[in-house]
Amino acid sequence: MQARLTTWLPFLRGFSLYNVSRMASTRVADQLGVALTRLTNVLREAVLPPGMNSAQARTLLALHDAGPQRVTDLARLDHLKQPTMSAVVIRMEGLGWVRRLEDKDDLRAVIVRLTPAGERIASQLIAARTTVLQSYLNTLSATDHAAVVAALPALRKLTRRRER
Amino acid sequence: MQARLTTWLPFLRGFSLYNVSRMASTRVADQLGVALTRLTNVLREAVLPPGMNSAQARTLLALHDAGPQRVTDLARLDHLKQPTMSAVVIRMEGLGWVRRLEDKDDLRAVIVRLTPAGERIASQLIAARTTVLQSYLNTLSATDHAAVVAALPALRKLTRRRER
DNA sequence: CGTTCTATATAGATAGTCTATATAGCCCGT
DNA sequence: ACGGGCTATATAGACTATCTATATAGAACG
Repeated sequence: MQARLTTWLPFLRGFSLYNVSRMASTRVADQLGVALTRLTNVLREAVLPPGMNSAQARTLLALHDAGPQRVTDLARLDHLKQPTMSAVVIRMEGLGWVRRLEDKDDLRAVIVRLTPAGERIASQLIAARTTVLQSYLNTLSATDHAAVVAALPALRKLTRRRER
Repeated sequence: MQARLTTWLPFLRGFSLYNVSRMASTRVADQLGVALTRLTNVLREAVLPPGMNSAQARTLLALHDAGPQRVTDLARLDHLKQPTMSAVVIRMEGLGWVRRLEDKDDLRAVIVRLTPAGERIASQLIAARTTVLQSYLNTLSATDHAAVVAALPALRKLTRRRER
């Protein structure tokens, strides 16, 4: 209940805010986790076309964002094992979403690249996600909307790749 | 590129901000979508114990949050079909995470309730999610951290249940 | 060259998911 | 109160996803 103080604090007060908010960061992380989980649940089924599963969607988006890649790299990105990603990719090739190309520099490897159809579907996924979120954002008051806008840079930094 | 202006705007300036940010809300929704997707990817495998899949995790959390429920209601919450949720619940009963109890008022129905072991695992899931998010939040500057804190109420409102 | 490492594919097992259907209990009108 | 229709769950069968273990082929390096 003391932790709940965090959300009452005025915005941007320098080091005292820094210290207090860090002390209460368990509560912040917890609330952020709840919100993320709920938003994800909303998006998952609202955005996926029938017949597409989330592993396929993540792979499409990874190829769309980061360009052609090896099977092993896709597997690592998606936290799947290599044989699983092999199967996913072979299946997606059968659906016409990707092509599997040989790597001239390393004949063991397979480069997976989106086909034009795959690009189109990836774009539609992103557009659907944006549309759903937009409709949710539009229900917010101007103040709440502005708070989300103000947090976007921080949320983006939160998801920066980091080394381990 | 004009839309990119949104993130440069000072925080809380009344109606002019309201109008501008609404005009650019596609960009806001898009960026929010990217951030959500990336955070979700980070959380998915960092939080799930090996051997637990995300359907099980969502069901555990639903029971933890909303208490004992019927199979059909769980299926609807999770966007799964009833036979699928039946199988998930039966399997979770075998793992000792839930019990299936008869509903005295409706003998067709089955009430699914977490066991103490199930409660413990749900709590661990939430704690893991919080720990991971906290470690990410701790990498932010005080300003960015405060922006996330300030956006929490809005993010919570975004995920309120709504009628359709 | 030969050994070892790496990238992918295949095999086999288990579990998740769907549609269609069966079974049992509820609800309601006459 | 009884018969028809609705609802909650389970079962069956098919397909897919996922894993581990292993095979195959190429790379890397002494």
